[in-house]
Amino acid sequence: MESSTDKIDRILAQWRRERPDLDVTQMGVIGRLGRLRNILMMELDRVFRQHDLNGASFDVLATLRRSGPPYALSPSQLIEWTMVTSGTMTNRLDKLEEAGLITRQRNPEDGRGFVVALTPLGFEMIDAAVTDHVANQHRLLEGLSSDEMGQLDGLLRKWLAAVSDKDVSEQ
Amino acid sequence: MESSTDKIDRILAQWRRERPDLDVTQMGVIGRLGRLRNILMMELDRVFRQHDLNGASFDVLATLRRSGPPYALSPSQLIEWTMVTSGTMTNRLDKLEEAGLITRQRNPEDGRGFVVALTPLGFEMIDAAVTDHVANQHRLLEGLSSDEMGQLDGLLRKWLAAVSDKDVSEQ
DNA sequence: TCCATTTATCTTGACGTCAAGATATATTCA
DNA sequence: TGAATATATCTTGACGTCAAGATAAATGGA
Repeated sequence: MESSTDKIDRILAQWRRERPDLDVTQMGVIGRLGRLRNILMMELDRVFRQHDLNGASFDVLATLRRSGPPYALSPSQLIEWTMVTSGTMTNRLDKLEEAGLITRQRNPEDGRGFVVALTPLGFEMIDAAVTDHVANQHRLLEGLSSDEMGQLDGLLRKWLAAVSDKDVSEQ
Repeated sequence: MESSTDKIDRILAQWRRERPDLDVTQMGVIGRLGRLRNILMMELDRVFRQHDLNGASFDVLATLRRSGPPYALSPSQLIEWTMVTSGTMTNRLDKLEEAGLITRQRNPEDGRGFVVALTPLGFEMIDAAVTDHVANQHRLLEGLSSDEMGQLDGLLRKWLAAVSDKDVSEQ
């Protein structure tokens, strides 16, 4: 069970030498989480690209798909689920509409709003992509045992709940 | 020890209803890690902004600071530590040079290269910022006990090592 | 009923990043 | 020594994001 030293350890060692007054234990945890996130992102992107998608378009299509029939939500609902700004969502929807993966129609019940819906092509693409995406996620977690994964999930859940209290944006 | 349901749980519940053929356990872990990273990033940014910095400039200045006297590295070394592209580093250095936080001089020993060094102002700024930054990181991990933090660090370290093997960019 | 306020969405401009390619210098080896 | 290759850095153009503000429609009292 020796843990070999990684780049984060080398960064912490430098800080301990230069700033021995600082306790950088927490920096190690946050640094590893950040680095892991970047690597995971790159690996997930590979599968997205295989389906002519990126993280942004996958995010929107997946939100529509898992909302269930009729696979339609308002831009506001999509903004809420994906946690991006309205400007970002407008941009994402423009691209997806142009690619024929969604339609955007005025909401007959609210003249200010729209209804965004998956096209048959959009449905087909996201359903295929999500299957590969989940398999990819399984692959990326092969290094941990089932127990370890459960432990990790519990710790992340607890941490997330704790920092969400500090953060206003989380509901 | 009840764990209340969060937004990630609601996403997983939707997938289980719409795609019961998929095991989304891993999606939960990766999703929580991503969300956590985004919240942490925002919280760290608040301290950076208090020092007229952002994540990018903090990253470069901190790398120079912790490298020790004479607080000078080549752009290539900075690229290696910060793991960004050369174009990104050029852009970061331009901003920092303009702000008077670093100097960029030709390397007398290699006509292709430069030496990037902290100015006295840059040193002062990063030293103050890093003190507050570390305190901020302590605050963000208050929700976990010392034992839990250690457990989490071990799991992240193991996971990071496992996915780094799949990834070429990590040394 | 009408005005003030709220809500839904889009627009604009700036930012940080990357990939690809340009340029200049250094190194290697025939 | 000279040509081919490698290395260090910068440039360019595109992308996704955000904050701030614009526009239009809905809502809630007076």
